[in-house]
Amino acid sequence: MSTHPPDLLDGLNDAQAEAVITTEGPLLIVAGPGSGKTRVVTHRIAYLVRESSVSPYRIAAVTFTNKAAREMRDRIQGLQVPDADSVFAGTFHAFCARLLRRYGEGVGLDSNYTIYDADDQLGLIKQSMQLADVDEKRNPPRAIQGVISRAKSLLMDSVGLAKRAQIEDDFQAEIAARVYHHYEELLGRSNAVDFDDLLMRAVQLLQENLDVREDYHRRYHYLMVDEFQDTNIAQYRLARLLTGPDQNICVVGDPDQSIYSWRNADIRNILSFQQDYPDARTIALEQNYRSSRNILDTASALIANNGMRVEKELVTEKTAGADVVVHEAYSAVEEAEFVVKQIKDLKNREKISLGDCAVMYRINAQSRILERACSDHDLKYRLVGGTQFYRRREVRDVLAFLFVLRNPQDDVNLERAIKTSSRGIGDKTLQGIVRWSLGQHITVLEGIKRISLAKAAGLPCPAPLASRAYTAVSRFGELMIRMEDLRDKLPISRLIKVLVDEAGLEAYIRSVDTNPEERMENLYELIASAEEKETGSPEDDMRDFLEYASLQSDVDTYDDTEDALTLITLHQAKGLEFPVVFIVGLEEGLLPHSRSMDSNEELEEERRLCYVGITRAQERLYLLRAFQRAMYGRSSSTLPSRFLDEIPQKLLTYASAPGARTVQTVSHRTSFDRSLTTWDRGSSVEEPAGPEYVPSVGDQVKHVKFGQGEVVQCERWGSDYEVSVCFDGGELRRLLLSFAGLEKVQG
DNA sequence: CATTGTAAAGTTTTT
DNA sequence: CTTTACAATG
Repeated sequence: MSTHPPDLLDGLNDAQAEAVITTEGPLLIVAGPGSGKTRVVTHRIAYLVRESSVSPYRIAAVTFTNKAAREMRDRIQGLQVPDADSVFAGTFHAFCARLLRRYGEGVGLDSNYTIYDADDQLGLIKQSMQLADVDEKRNPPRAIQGVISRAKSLLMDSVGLAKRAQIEDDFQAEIAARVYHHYEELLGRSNAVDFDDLLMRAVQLLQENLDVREDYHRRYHYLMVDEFQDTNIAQYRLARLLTGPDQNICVVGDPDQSIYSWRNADIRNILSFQQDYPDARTIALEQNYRSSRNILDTASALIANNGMRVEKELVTEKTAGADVVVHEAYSAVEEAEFVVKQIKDLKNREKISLGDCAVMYRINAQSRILERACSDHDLKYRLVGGTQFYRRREVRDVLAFLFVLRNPQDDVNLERAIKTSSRGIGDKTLQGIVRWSLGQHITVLEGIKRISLAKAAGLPCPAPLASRAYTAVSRFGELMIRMEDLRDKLPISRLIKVLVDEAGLEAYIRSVDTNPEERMENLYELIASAEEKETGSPEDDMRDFLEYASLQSDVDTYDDTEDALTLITLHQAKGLEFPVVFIVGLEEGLLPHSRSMDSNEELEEERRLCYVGITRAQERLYLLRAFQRAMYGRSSSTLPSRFLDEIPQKLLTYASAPGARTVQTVSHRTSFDRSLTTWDRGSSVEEPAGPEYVPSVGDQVKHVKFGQGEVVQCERWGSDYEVSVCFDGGELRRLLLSFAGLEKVQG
């Protein structure tokens, strides 16, 4: 420990310093991107501990994502806060999970409860729909799931939703309420909660139970909420309930970076805060320390197009910096190639390393092509997110057993465990057991165990089962009995090993799967990540590990030590910064996403998302789009994103792809210019300015670059045509007529 | 019951 | 293109 700790106010401007030292009473910090928001929060925590002698144990900093929480923990530690580990820094969900683990009985939850993820949730909702006699064809389960989730985020139970549906005459909500009712029951029977429940039931508990609430008030004296613009009603209520008599609550947010309304986040919480805490100080941080002026101007110009917005000016003392580069590639593949080439160039010409660069995209599916380009050109990359580790099939299968071992009521995971590998227990047998167990007033697992005990004693099957099923079920029961016996004896990693072995998972994976090596690798990684968290008590370790696996979508194995390019979704990029940022796929339908284009609210959120991406860049920003993009394997032409139009042209430079085929650069240039100036995006009806020449199969055509060839296929594409041409050189190409500049050759 | 095949459907973003 | 759903078969 240093004897000369860094002055915690060093390097802060007046507004930041004020935010740090205003430690008493409610505080609202509205902070633009790059204004040192996290810095303020972490310094504030450090200030509280080091200067105001607040015990770190009394401070809770809640964030929205695990990544933000980890970042916060790391930075507090870096500020030489004594006993920094005692500060709670975690997500709302993690906070609630702990609260319920401890006090859950108050709302009818056994402390071994299971947390169901979105897939489990959907499965239960489908079951509930059957019980409620709701037709899945007419009512998509996902839609019902959405309605229920929204209700929960507004702290409404099924009765509340039913009432509201009636008042508002909302037919869909009425149906959802019926499903919701059964869903609640199924969750309760399984001693399980979903993500929304974590929040809702924690609120319920704190609201109804004064003792618990006061307990928390005694425990936490200072509460900080990061990314406040992304909180939903339940989270906001929770924050209010946790605020003790001193009202030491500090929230930090930026309305322009609100990108989670689809998860029911509600920006209005910022307004509510000012109403609920009339004494709150409000501090605005508008100075940007991150981006060059060109980048900042680009961001400001874009976000200015949002109607629902409190205007805020971003200031910087930085110089204009490099131009923002716009490039239209021909296809997604060439878009990726362009990125890779640029990065290689930057690496050679400037002093920029791979780790300084990030590629951001709207949807995870876009990462594949980028990954491909990276590995083709030997660029090291780090994929953030992607298919989340703890949700991989083989991993979930193993976890299913563990969940059941911990919570014997967890029928969802029990069913999953049974179905992993063929054990001769099908739907019919399972249904028989479930019904019989229900009749006996025992859990399904207990039923299975009794069946296997009966078998071992040579008795006839107590449940109505065929003899083959009897054997199969009892074998599974024996397995579970053996595993239960080991549950508290073996360290969790050993337990998983034994489980993989005894449950025949390896054999199953090797016999069935197309890529068994990768699957097994994942299982080894699971074991390793369990081992990492072992402390000595198998019981506690299991609890912690399962909680971790439920709430953490990915393993924290990215090491920043390795110099690698970051591939990341725009959502996940929030809170990060990079010297060089590429945003790919700036196309209508992708960014903004087609599913967010029918309402203005959603569209503005897309714009904010783009804004978040742009403001991640420190020195260089590249905005890319592909003229042709494949969706579901089918390739089609795209329109440039309206967001590109919204940026003043004087801030942008159009790049031609280094090394790209000339013809494509030329063709994209024309298409781009045209689309920017004359295409009317207000209506989807394209102008009949289509090609004058209507091609047909067998035609001889000529192309500027590829020469002469024969049309072998021709399809209408809106007002355009997609033609496949077999050129005389033997090359087969698919081209869009209006951009390929094909000419018919008489012959 | 499980395996195999074919058909259809679907992909926003995260806890 | 990839994953899931469902039907038919052994």
